[in-house]
Amino acid sequence: MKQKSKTPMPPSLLESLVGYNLKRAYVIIENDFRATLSEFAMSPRVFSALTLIAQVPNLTQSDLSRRLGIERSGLVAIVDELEGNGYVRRVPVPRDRRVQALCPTPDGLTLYREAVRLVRAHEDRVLTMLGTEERAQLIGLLQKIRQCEQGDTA
Amino acid sequence: MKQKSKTPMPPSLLESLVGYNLKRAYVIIENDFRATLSEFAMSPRVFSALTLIAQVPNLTQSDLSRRLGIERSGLVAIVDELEGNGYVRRVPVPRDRRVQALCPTPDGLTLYREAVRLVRAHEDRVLTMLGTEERAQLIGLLQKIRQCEQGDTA
DNA sequence: TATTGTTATACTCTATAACTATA
DNA sequence: TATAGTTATAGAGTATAACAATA
Repeated sequence: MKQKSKTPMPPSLLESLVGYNLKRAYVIIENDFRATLSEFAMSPRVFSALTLIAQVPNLTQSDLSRRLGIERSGLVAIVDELEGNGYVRRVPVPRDRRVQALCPTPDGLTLYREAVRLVRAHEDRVLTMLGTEERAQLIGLLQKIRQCEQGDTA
Repeated sequence: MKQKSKTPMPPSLLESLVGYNLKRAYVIIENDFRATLSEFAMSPRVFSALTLIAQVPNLTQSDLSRRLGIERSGLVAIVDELEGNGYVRRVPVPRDRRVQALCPTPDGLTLYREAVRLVRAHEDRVLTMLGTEERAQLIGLLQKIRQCEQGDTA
């Protein structure tokens, strides 16, 4: 049961790859995120969707899928879940009868505000080892990587 | 078909979250990684496994699962794939007959060296907008996040 | 009892393709 | 023709639980 003290931790090639470090760091944060929002049974992607629906008026599903960088088909289940729990409504748009605007309900806005509080606390918890400046630096570097993806920024 | 120039890109809460930026950046890099290694039909996790098998002599599956941060059960398919393609062998260990050491074949080492070349080129390509210093900075920040995970470092 | 490798199983996330109703 | 929403489907990736062989 002894910790193997033999191998002096060879700095594997993996440790020098941004992709590998990105993945491992994200897994840690994702797990804590899920634990944090487990009381609401809300996954990261549902939280992201609710956030944009709460912030952007008259968002459509196509808008949302572009902003989140996922396919329209994948959004159906997400919106179904939010609508099924009474947090979002699909509202017909007179101008274009193909489209349905996504509108938060009062319950949805309440949930959103509470979830944001928890998520902010979660980030503080899981990023304790980074100072305020370092967190801003990290976000800046990640957004530079994201810039190579065209307009679907939000 | 006009680009909606109306919404002046509201800086959504999402953009201020490390977790969200991490995820979006990882998706970009992962996609390019897969495209890069598509000629070898090698997924990121298989590349990671092959890397450690090539670098660490007499690695066992339990060792490997700890280093990669995944379950032992999940490793079976990965090693099956590598062994099925002739890149890795499961070698019985006389000391402990429960254990099988994972040994790269000559073909496995050749593939590994070629894959490393491609992966290095891939990282250069997908991180063009980051200077050498910034890349090191990014890796440093990500590893700080990873430090809260105990010993399964490699 | 504990550990190694393994199987069976299920769940999440995501993508592709095809359909419908509108435009 | 093209777009919005939808369905069906399939494929990764991962986790849990249980098992046999071995320690």
